[in-house]
Amino acid sequence: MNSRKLKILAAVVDEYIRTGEPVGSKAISKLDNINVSAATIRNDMAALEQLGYLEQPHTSAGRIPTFSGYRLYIDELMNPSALSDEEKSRLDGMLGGKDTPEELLIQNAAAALTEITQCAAVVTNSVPRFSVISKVEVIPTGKRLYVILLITSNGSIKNKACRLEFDLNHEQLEFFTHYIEENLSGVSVEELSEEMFDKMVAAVSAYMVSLSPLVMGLCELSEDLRQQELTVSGSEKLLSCDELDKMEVVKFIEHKNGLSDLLEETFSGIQVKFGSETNSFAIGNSSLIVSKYRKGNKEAGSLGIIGPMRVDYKKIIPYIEYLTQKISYLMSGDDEDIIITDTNAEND
Amino acid sequence: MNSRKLKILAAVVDEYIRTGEPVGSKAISKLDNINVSAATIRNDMAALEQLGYLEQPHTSAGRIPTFSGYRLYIDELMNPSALSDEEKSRLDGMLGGKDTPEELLIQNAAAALTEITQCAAVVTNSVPRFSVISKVEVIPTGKRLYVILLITSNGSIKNKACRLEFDLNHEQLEFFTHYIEENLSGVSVEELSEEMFDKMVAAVSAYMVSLSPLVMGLCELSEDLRQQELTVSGSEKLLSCDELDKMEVVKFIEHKNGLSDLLEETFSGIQVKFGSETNSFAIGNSSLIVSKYRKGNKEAGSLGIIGPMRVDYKKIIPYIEYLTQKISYLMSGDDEDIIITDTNAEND
DNA sequence: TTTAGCACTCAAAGAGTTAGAGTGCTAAAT
DNA sequence: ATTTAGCACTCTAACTCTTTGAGTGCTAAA
Repeated sequence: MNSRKLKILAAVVDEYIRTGEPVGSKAISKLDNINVSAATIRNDMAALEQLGYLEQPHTSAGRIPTFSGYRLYIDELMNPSALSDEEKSRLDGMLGGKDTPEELLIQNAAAALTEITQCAAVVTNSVPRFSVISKVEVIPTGKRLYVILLITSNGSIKNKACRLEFDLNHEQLEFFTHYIEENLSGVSVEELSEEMFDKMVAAVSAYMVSLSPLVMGLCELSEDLRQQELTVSGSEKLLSCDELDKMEVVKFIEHKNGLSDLLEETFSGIQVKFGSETNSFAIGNSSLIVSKYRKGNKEAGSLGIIGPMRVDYKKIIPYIEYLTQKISYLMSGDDEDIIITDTNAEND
Repeated sequence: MNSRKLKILAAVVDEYIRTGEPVGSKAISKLDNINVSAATIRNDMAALEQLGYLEQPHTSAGRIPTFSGYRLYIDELMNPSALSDEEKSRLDGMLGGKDTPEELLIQNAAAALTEITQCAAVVTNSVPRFSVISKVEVIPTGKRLYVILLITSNGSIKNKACRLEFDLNHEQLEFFTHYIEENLSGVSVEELSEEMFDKMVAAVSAYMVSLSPLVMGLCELSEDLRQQELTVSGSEKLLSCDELDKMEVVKFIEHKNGLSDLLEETFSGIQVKFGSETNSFAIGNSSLIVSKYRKGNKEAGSLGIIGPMRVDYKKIIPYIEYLTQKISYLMSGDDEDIIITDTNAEND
């Protein structure tokens, strides 16, 4: 495995990414940085195929990269094109500044990625692990009907309506509000557990049995809180990718199962996962490129794209890297309190 | 246009729905309930073609129904197969009972329809036209940070966080809460307008300029409220329908524009619309079958399917009818006030 | 009015051909 | 010991030609 072979592998991957067609020896030999004949390249390509980096769709066709080929290319071979100052300032413009609310920052990043890469953008909105409950409210809204509201330090707002057996009088409501305020305020989202709520149900029932639905409601809300929020935007772009199976894409759009976990288990730095290699998001021939951003010194979420395996890694990876860095920088502002911007809940 | 011709038309449509192939005179003549020769049928078919109910893909092929052919079949000719008791209880099982939350009921209905018909299911979640604002709250949650909460009589809960320039003191908060309570409580969702909020901004600003973000927030929430909630599930099924143009299906999945309006303008009872005939959802050769369900005596939403024009109307229509009836029944409980069940809002 | 018979039409499927891109191998050149 | 030119070979994609058979419309008899 000499350096010329690696160079040829890189060239094949580059060409394949550029054209989408299997790449032949002749095409490679014509490239500027390759100075050997087609025959030599043919020999090397045969060797690369032997090693499992390339494959042929059929005998008389050119070569395309295998998974390992892509992997090697991404890890070692490609040389990412550094962002020009214009590109950087374009991204800066799309992203927003220090005063842009965090959620919007993430949304903007997603929009920028969709726009620039023409792929679907994936963002996770803050890993909730580090946030604490900052407010709990119980609001009477109708006959035996109460809306409970849970707000966390990182800005999540969850609400839920609960119907009780009886209406609460002022004193009872007061009692309950105090009790949960006492028990939940300042508790970190990670600490919340079903056992904890079970204890609360017990304690509250001692005072008044019919309060338990409210606690159960809180318990459900807390489960929602613990779920990472994942947004995929621009997923329609994937439908116009002919190398992706439309069926699989639509299924993915409808239920983005598993992706969240997949992102959770990601390390820091740029990560590339191939759809066909994971069972969590199984769009064949697709590729997920993500990186984590930080808030202060804590991982706060990830952001990246899903596209065909044949995406322009060279170009896209620097974009994602720049965005995560910038976001990390923007989020690590002076303010330590919540920056909330926009939230909705619908229910019938 | 004698009754034999109608019988033949019905038979052609039935056969075409069953097989998906153009139907020839011979195939019809073999059917049990047809006792004339192929030649006779040929003559009648030619006549039906003349009348615009049938057409030939090409000279030497059988006949397929035209739009008018389908229309006549659906309106007059087909005889829907009544649901067996097993089918009914199967549906009941999939749907849920009196204690199933409304939102889940609708979701279940959609899931059942996708499962049974192998088509995409369309459901709208409560036509908001009839609901009124039942509660408005402003909750301080952090430094200059307030969460506003809007609850309607049909159970929608919307919330949003707003950051103000200054913190409000108790008196100011009191004033604002009273003011909006006064102005919004009991107002029907339909009446809410931007002008109305503009006036409120003006009035409130007279008291304290920096309150206006809160009013703007309310305005945004009210816009969300006015949007009908439309869900299309199982749309991947449409991609495996070869009579539908994949491209058009994909476009439809991307933006389900117009469908909402189309459903809005539907009358009561089963409605069948052909994709190619409407410009709002323009999947050629597709068919939309919907019916409205009611809550108490008000229309509360619609539910149905989108499939190829060649769907088994005979079988599917009774299913949709049964589901809407059952849902209407389940939703028209004793309670007249809100039944809210589950609601979340997430935000950072 | 209905039916049998028959000539006619046309799409779909299969067979055969061609063109071209790309390969692997061999033998000569460096 | 590599590298290269040359060449025979392979395989797909596109095209044409032929065949097949389902289905028709028309005519004349029942």
